[in-house]
Amino acid sequence: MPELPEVETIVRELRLDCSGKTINRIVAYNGFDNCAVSSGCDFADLEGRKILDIQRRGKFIVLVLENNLRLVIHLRMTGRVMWETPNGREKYLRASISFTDGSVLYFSDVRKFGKLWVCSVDDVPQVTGIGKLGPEPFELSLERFRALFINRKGGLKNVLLRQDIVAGIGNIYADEICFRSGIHPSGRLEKLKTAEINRVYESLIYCLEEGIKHCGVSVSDFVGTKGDLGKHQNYLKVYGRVGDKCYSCKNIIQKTRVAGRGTYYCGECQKLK
DNA sequence: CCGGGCCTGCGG
DNA sequence: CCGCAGGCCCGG
Repeated sequence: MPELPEVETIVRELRLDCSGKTINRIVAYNGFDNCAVSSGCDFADLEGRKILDIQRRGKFIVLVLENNLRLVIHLRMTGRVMWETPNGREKYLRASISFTDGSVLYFSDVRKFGKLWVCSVDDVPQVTGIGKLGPEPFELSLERFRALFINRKGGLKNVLLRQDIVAGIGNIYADEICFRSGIHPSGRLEKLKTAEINRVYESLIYCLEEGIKHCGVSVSDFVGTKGDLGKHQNYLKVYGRVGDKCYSCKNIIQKTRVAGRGTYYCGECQKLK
């Protein structure tokens, strides 16, 4: 389940390997129809266009092309962007982008939640939903974060998962942020003190930065563009650790359901408020 | 704020 | 065979 650090890992790899390449052709496979092409645009419009830059917005990958065109990718749960399709996974191939130098970038997805969009730069916010995203965590000052979180009602994890408040956090990092903050995932925002909100901000930045530093979490499906695994699963404090001892207090990590998702926490370090 | 839908693989 | 995995969207 790619979240901000996993998507950032992909984007950094593509920026090194993909910038300057010229698209030859884009092909959809296996009845893949989860492509949204805005009116006046076509896959064929991308042919012959050079890739000028690769950007990330929340969990979206944005390929910046000539002629103000954009190819936007969201991996959702199991989407992958890779230079090779591993043997046995051909049936999950959804699209390919071939370049004039002969290289091919593949989009594969076991489930069919992942999505591609083709549109002009002006249509990106509306067509892809990027326009509904809240600020990027790394462009968010403490002051602005406090303005977003202070006087807001709701459970901490619920709010962290909302892409329209802060972009890029998913289930794994939400649990890790709650743990580092020392707050129960269901802890009410309206009961947090100033120091605790500050702690959430610090934890948010820290957990995402660490995830990027370790090239993402590979617990289920995530791999980089060359098939390499992330390493951050080895550094998680609570996610996936039900029944194991808390590294901080030695009590047993609990699992429950919050916001409809599996939620891991330490009942000792994260008291409910 | 919750739950169902979109999908498929996997483990109990 | 059923429930879980959890990205986002939508309706209630």
